[in-house]
Amino acid sequence: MYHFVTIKDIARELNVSVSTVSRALRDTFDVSQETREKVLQKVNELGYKPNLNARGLSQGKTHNIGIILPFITNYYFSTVITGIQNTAYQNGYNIILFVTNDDPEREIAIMKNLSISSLDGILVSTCCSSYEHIQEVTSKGIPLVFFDRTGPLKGSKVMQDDYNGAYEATCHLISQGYTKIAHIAGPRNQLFTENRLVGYKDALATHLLPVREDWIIHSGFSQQHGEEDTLQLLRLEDKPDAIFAVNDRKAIGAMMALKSQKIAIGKEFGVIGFTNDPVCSIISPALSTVAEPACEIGRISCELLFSHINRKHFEPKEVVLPGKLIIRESSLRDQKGLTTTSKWISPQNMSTVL
Amino acid sequence: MYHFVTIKDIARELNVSVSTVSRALRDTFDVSQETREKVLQKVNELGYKPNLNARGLSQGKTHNIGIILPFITNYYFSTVITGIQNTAYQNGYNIILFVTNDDPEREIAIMKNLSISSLDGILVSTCCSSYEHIQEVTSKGIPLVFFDRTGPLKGSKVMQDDYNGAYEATCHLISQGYTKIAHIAGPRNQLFTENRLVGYKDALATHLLPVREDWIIHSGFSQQHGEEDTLQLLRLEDKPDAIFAVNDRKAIGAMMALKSQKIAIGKEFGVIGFTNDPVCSIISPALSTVAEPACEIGRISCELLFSHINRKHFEPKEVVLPGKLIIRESSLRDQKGLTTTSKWISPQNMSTVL
DNA sequence: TTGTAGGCGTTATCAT
DNA sequence: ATGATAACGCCTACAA
Repeated sequence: MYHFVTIKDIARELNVSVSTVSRALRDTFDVSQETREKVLQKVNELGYKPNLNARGLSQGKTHNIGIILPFITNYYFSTVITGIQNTAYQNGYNIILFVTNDDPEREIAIMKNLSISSLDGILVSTCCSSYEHIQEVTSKGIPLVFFDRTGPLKGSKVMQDDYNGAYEATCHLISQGYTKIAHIAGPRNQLFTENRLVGYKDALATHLLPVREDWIIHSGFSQQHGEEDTLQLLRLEDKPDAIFAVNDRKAIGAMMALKSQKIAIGKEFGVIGFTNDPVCSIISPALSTVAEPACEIGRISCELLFSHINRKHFEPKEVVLPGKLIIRESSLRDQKGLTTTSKWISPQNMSTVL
Repeated sequence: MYHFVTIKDIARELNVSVSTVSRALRDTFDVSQETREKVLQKVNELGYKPNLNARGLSQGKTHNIGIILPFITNYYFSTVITGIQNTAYQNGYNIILFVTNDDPEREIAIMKNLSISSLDGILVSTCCSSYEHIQEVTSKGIPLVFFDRTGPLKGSKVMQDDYNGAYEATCHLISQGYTKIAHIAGPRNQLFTENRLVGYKDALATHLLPVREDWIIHSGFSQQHGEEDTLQLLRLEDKPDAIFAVNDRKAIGAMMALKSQKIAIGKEFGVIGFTNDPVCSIISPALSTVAEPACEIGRISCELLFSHINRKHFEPKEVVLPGKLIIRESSLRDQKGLTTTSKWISPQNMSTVL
């Protein structure tokens, strides 16, 4: 279609061989200062840009990594990608983005069609509950790191401490005097959802509170789902007096439902979420939550992937990053004179909060 | 490092030539049914995946497009990417993502180092106010489409109707009886910021309201900036009674500032933003705004890029998509009995609203 | 220090 | 219908 300048062009113009140009370009030590300068000058003059595909072909390294994830339109994932992107950029890697729209079939289709030979490694947050399509890829030996939504497959994984985050969130609600705590969870078959559920249950058990199955609702991750789940809870004869939501979006849905029923959030009814989406401090009352280290998760996943890529043998590693309980108005009883912009942090988590 | 199955392997195992395998794989009509089936079976058996780099090299088409944009961590851009991604996926293209962090130097560095020969086309939302680095790329003939943040360079562009959106937003405030309308704008030198500013000014002029320079503040795009700008406005002797913000984040910052000063939003003081971030209907009072067709912008930019890629000669095209005024509580005077979840839409824009 | 030749995985152009 | 062979742009022995 159109012609890009190649090392051949440069070689021809300079009356040298392509290998000389290639060497000059890569700063190998066996080129004369003189030729190197001539080459570099021509490169500028003609606007030469290396063809990474060709380079990848000949070296067996593409300097591309793939990211496969459910969504990018939420705070958590877009922040993770930002973390990945920064690390990749610093290491001279490009990112190829695959969005599954949280559709298992699409994830499988994407991985089936994946040209793994044009990727040096893959980062995956899966929306599937079966893993053959992933195993098929890893079995070829290509480095792969799971983040956030992991699975039972062995391999490197980077995630937040879902269990302890959920445990602490629930304990916090209990400490505020709420005794009838419900959980609006994500879909079943997702490991991190399961971990948060277990953390919630264990916290109740620790405090000798009963675990009631009708106070646990599984549905999707959206605000809409949170709203519906909450309305369902409020229709029960024996209503809960607090909700721990699997994420902030569902927690916000819960708050919307509570507001529509004129229930005083924070006083009559406690709400806490998970993620620390910036919207938490925009909504009124401000939403308590467990902050996830999204950017860190991106960075560490990417670094781990590079370790895999660069070492011959690299043992799979699992990294679990702690969350931070962030207490705001939605779960604080006996609050006095709070304004919307106020932000409370529990003493033990005073350090770095977004 | 590790060996991926190639057509050579398949050819060897089947005792046919590589060209036969290549043909069978591409469903050309000059292969026997029999060989095709044998090949397809081997492909499954060995788990062959084509190497897109190699294919790209030989065809001169990589099936990769690059996206260069300032951020992905906001509603607008992440939604645009989703639109792009869907279109690209349907057309068998992969997306390579470059995030500039709104840093002109980084954008320039990225474009300087871009391996354009391994890209079939580029989508750009620039954060720069000079354009040599872009011109250098387009001068090579590679298809490029600007979206959202465009520039004076000729070429294809896809953007929302910033001027009319701003004009309508301002007119709406005026229609609600606000007469002292300020504008908290983005940084200077950004075309879309400028368009919104002019729309605002023209609306004032149309209604014979004075344009006061001390009621126009230029700063960044963040909530923080919106908060600071607003506090600055509130310190003026002659305070405004309404704000049109260049985007929703700044509008939300404005609301935070107003709340901290105990000013009744919607009654005493009107606020309207631009984007229609979902947070608009989460914040209380709900924020009026101009909805941008983010997903559409992504889809259309991508389609336009493909037209460029596929046709020999394709004339640059500029597409301007209309926004929709969405009226909520933050700009509605004399509201009665509104609840937080309510959503008002002006009659003339009743059609499709998020 | 420089040049030559072969190869990376694939497609395309000829032959056969 | 199938097989050689060259080519895509680059790198890397090996040779000079």
